[in-house]
Amino acid sequence: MRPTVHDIAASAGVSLATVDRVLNRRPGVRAATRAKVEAAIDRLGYVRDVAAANLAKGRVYPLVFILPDSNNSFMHGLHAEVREAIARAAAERTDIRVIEIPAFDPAALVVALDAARAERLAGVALVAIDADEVRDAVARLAEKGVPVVTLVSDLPGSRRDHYAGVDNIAAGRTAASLLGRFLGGRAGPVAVLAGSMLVRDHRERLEGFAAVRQVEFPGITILPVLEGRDEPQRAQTLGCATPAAPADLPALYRLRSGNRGPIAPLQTPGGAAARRRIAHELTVHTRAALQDGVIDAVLNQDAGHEVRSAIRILKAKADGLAVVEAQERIRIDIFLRDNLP
Amino acid sequence: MRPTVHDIAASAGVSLATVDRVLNRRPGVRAATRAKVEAAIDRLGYVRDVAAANLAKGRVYPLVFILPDSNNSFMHGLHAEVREAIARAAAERTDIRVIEIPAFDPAALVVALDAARAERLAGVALVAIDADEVRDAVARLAEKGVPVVTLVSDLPGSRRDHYAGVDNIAAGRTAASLLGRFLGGRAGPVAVLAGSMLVRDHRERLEGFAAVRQVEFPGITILPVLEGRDEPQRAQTLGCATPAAPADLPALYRLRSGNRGPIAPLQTPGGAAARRRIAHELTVHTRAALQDGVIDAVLNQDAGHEVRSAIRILKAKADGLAVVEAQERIRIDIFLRDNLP
DNA sequence: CTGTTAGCGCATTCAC
DNA sequence: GTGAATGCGCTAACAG
Repeated sequence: MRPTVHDIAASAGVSLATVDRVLNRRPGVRAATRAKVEAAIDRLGYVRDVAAANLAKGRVYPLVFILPDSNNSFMHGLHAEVREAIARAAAERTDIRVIEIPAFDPAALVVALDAARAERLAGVALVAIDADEVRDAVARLAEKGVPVVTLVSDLPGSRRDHYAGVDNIAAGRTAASLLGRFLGGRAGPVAVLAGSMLVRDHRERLEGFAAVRQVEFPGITILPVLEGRDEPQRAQTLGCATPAAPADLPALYRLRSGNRGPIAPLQTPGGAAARRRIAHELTVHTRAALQDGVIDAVLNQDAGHEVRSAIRILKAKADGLAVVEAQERIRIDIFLRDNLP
Repeated sequence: MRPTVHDIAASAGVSLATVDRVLNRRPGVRAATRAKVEAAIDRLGYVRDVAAANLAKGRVYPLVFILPDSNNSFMHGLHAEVREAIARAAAERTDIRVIEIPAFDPAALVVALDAARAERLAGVALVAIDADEVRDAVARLAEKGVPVVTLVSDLPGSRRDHYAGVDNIAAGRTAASLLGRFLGGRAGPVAVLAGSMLVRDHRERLEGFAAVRQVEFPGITILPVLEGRDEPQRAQTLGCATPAAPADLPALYRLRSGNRGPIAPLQTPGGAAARRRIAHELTVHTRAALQDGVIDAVLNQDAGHEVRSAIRILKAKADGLAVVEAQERIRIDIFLRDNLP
């Protein structure tokens, strides 16, 4: 049987309350007494039963997720996963609230972060925007002892406790590596379609992509990046690569998640055989395109994993507990037509 | 505040004990009383606090993992992951025991399963061997109400509750798809190196591989499968593809996990540029080969995920609880040099 | 500074 | 058939 607080109280010759005080680093214990208790603790190899502690405390974890209101499939999926987590709230003793803010708006994010600071939260998760004012707001939260996790898009150099998302530079490198090999040494231009270069994750993908291209596939050239933003017409047009791209365009790299309907095949005179396309994020549209052979590969981040991971990390940080590192690594999923989930 | 047993007792006008009886479907309650209680339960939307229940019960989950003593990197990794889980046992209220049995030995597996049946376990996980006697042994366990999960290699048609592993047919298809595209339309033979065709997972991988080759890459031909078994010399030789394979061998598909040292480059006269190699399982050796460009891609199953998933599922089944399906899907990880973890 | 006591939500004797 | 009482491991008043 595992030792309990009673055992260590008896072994140290003190009362339960005193044991509890040193266990929870509360003041009001003489150094000598504290030492006695601590000795007993590791003499017996005591480990606290977190479930019992939470029961006694009536512990709940009030969490806030700050998400952009971006109207794209990936963000929709992310929202859905948070809702799933909210549905599990009772079993997990969490109390999750979502705060939606306008996309690409650092000021709004700062406001939301500062508002969160006014409450007594067990943790905050946010899709970061890469700006110093956001870093400062995160620092203010951290100062108050609130665990902070960035989600999907990171904020390096800030005081966030953890990043629940993929390595976007590696993702870009992977895309280049795949595309280059699929092209099998053929030279030519590749069109790059982005959401906005304001978001860090897209910038990093492009950076990784460009790096590998330069070293391993010098025959391939990158056309000026086309930013789709949230203008459906334009994005669609670019996606089809009809007028904007040269007729011999052999390849397309799509940094952003689709948000505007199905993806049309490359309708270039040269025939479709030589065209290669890689996109990010598995959505109904990219899935369909993959199945139809319109897209060759999709790089994906598992939004469900990201949300569950963020919650686990925030809870663990709130309790000062360790996490299973390997479990929290967000993979760069590569999907071909053949390994679709 | 969530309703508790007290609330539903009060609301139904009965005592705690009676509520507990209907909650745990125990006998000794009149039908009318039971109905009253059940009415109160879903009137108040009661959900049982599993943590509190486990505390009261002093619940622990005695689990058994039956693993082959195969001497290869992947199985070593699997063992290591189970040990990690054992280290977490206290926090997770599990009590995990590993039973090692000779590899490829259905009789030994049956003995282990029947031995497990003699104990009162909360669940059993096994790396299945595809044999009817094993199916029968699993059925006997299931008959006793013990949850059973297959790990890494499945046992279709058996009474196992769940399979914690990848879809190996899809994995084989993915390998063919990748290899075919990497070859970029070039024709030629591909060597296939297997562990043993006795194991279901390797058979399925080959099946998937062959199917995609036939439909999408008819120019590629599959050489007779070379079974490495556990003979180091032979495997090494085949891996190098020196005498056994034709000099113009363009590609290699390695079904099994490496177990015998580094992987040598393809030393064929034609030059290495055109050679393509895909292997299964990320180990120190495949990782090194990937980094050196000796291997192009590695398909991997995350042993840590498989073990953690098996434990979650067994616990959930033991308590009759629901699982987060998406969390338990074991991915076919694709690693290139660029997205190594 | 330290100890006593009463729960948290649930399961389980043992009476009635 | 049903209910009252006790305890799981821990925390939190409240006394001393």
